[in-house]
Amino acid sequence: MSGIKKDNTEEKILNAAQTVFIKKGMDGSRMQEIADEAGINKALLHYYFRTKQKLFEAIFKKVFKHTFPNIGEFMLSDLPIEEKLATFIEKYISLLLKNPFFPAFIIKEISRDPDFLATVIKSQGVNPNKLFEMFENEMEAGRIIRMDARDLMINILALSIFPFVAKPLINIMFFGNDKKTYNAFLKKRKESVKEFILNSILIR
Amino acid sequence: MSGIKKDNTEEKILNAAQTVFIKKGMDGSRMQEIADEAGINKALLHYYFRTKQKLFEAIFKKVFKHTFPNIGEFMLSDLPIEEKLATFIEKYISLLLKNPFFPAFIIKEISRDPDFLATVIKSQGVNPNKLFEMFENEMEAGRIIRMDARDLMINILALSIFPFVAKPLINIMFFGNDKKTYNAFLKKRKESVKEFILNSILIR
DNA sequence: GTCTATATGGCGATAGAC
DNA sequence: GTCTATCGCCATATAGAC
Repeated sequence: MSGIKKDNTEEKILNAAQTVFIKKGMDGSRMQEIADEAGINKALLHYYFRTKQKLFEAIFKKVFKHTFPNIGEFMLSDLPIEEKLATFIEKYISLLLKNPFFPAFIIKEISRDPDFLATVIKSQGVNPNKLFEMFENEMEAGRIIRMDARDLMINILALSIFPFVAKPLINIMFFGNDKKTYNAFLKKRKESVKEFILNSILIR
Repeated sequence: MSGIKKDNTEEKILNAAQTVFIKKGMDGSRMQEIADEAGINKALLHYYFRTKQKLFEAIFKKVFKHTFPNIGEFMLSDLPIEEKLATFIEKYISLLLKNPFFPAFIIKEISRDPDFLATVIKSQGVNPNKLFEMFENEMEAGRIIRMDARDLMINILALSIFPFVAKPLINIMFFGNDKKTYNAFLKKRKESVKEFILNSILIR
């Protein structure tokens, strides 16, 4: 989120919409609630964004970019593979700890409107092929075990994201609904996920 | 319910409600749509289930039981740990392959009504403590590496469930939106997830 | 740009005939 | 049990004053 405080109405609306949409999703949110959260009235929402759908799409794109940031930069760098993975997992889980509700929000909405999802992904310019090539080179060089690169990438994402996606469920089942304990646990996971993955794939 | 001369209207409603609720969630579903799907009229829905909320709860409980079945039976058996894990992962991913939309449905709704979620979990009699004890015994015996048993359990669930939860996203990003390819990939994952986990934790 | 008031349609739920 | 008709409310969106 931007640290700069802009007092203009559009930004107040965007912040309010993000708060409400993330909590209740597109279908569960009400324009009145967003207006209240922003401290304005409903008509003004429509003045700025015309429809609920357009307002929602603005929020979705913004949140999507945060939840799936561009990881190409250092994942395609010259660092050794264990450092690349360690850095990515640490940075990524830290990012999710700052925005713990982003993943569930994205998951909630991706099945609602697949066409829109496809548009967003394309506008992001996501191209995982280079990532797969990088993994395959590491396998070829005998530094990690041979496996489907897509499996590996999905495993990394799953281990990082799932605990946030299933947060309320896991919190009740495994942590007696104590949020502080669960948050401490998630912080520790930065280490444990890294070890779990490297244990599995690294050839030493 | 009454076993033999089953009035099948109730069943038609439940099937229709499951279809619609799983696709659109509680907020996105309309009673009219469920009635159409069941080939009856709205009034009859209310005659059988009184409110949308009650109908939804019936579906949620049913789907929840399928998505998180009782795994205590053979996970607490006398089999060696690698067989327990292998069997669980294989059975669980097979189950999800038969019901690929169940996980996303559960995830979508768990944050909407946490109190109801807590009720459902309690009514399931879920008690993971014995599972954690089992894992800790295996660590004590030196058969698997030492780690937080909750991390291990979450990792197993994450690797199995996440590819189904994020299905539309992964399908577009990694598989060119070709559903057949992705389904074949998910079948293979039964093996690859098993290997990934055992590689990581097994002491040989 | 921002407000109040209102149009317009849709939804969950019920009444009441059969 | 099943239907048609309708109620009462609430949601998105717009009109129009300031």
